Amino acid sequence: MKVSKEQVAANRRALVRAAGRMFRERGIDGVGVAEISQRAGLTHGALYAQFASKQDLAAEALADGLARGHAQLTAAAAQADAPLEALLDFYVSRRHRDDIVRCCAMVASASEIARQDRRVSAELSRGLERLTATVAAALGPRVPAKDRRRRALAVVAGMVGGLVLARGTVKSDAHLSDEILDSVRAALADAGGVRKRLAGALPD
Amino acid sequence: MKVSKEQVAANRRALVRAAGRMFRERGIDGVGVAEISQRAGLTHGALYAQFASKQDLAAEALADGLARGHAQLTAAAAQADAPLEALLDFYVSRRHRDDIVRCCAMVASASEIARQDRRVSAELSRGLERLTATVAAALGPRVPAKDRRRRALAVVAGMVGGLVLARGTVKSDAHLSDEILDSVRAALADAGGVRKRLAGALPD
DNA sequence: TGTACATCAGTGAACGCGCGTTCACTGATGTAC
DNA sequence: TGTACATCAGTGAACGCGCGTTCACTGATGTAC
Repeated sequence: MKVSKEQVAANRRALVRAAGRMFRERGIDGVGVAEISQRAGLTHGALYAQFASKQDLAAEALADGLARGHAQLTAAAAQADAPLEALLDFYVSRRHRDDIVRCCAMVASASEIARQDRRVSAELSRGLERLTATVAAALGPRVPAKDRRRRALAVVAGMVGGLVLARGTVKSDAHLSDEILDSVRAALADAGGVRKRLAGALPD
Repeated sequence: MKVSKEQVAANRRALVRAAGRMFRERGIDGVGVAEISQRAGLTHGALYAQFASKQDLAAEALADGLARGHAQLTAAAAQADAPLEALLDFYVSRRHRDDIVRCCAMVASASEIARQDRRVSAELSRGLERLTATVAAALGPRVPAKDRRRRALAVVAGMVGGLVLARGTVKSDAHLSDEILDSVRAALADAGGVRKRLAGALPD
């Protein structure tokens, strides 16, 4: 049965969202196309009418997840006095670590993305560029413009690595997991304010 | 047919090594017990004589992989004048990024570990403590002893996050991937020498 | 505006295949005498 | 030291199940007249 253009678009969105949630929760290899389709209220045949393959769906689900995550992050840090600190408080947090479904896809799918095809990798690159730009802007005027991108890339690496390790250790050692988050948050906050921090510690 | 104690131990080692390699290369969900056993020169029945489940094998394979990786890292940084720099040159490098099989298991299995059971998580915690201690020692006398562990945890997070992101982006944007490695290496090297670096830039 | 019909998103059965785990059996090892 | 035998690592068939993908078919949509 043919379906209205609006319904087609809505179905596609439902497939992408369901896939994103489930991939983040259980891994790309951990979820089948049948279950994704069912969760979106469709059959797996419908999925193949919209996407060429599971890889194709994975790339679009990653793009969607990264875009949604980035919107939440920027909203959280929008009108903060200290944008870098606000951003880190949002990202490098227990709440983020324990939110299995809405977790940043860079963290939830970190190691799996390297095993997917070029389209999936391309979506990570796009999402990473966007996040890096946001962090670079949040670094603020204390960091010289020419250093901002490099510094932002390092901060993003620390954010992602910190979350990944906190998630991996929390089941066996919740104290270590918390310690990782606290240490990473503190160290990265310094990245935007090394001079300020030292200004108080050293003779000016 | 019963087998000598030495053979039993050798078979177990072969299973653990094969599993480690394959899990790092293709993911834990991406490899079956039949293929692991075959690669170790055995049948899947033999695997179940040694391990209670695939999870059990995964935990031991992770422990083995982390121990081997750590041995390589410490060997590489052993008699260096600047241990932190040597350690970072070894870990945050193109060679490490592109070595699919011998890659650090924290990077290769980063996001998957969070989905395994407590035993797997416990092995990550153990390996992370060991790596953190090594990094803390490499930070050297410039960092006060009381700050060393926190600083080391942040450095490890940056190392792991940098590698994970470099691996995820390299298929679609090799330049960005290289940029991540260079930025992270430079930023983390500073972690052991903020004072030294600023000492040249600021009036002493 | 009303009618005839081509389009194509979605259905559901079917494909071959590999998954993790169990289990009755085998036979060399290693122990007890 | 030599022999009898219990042990148990390893074999390979079998279990039910879900995997990704294909395809002939359906029937409401949306277009052409």
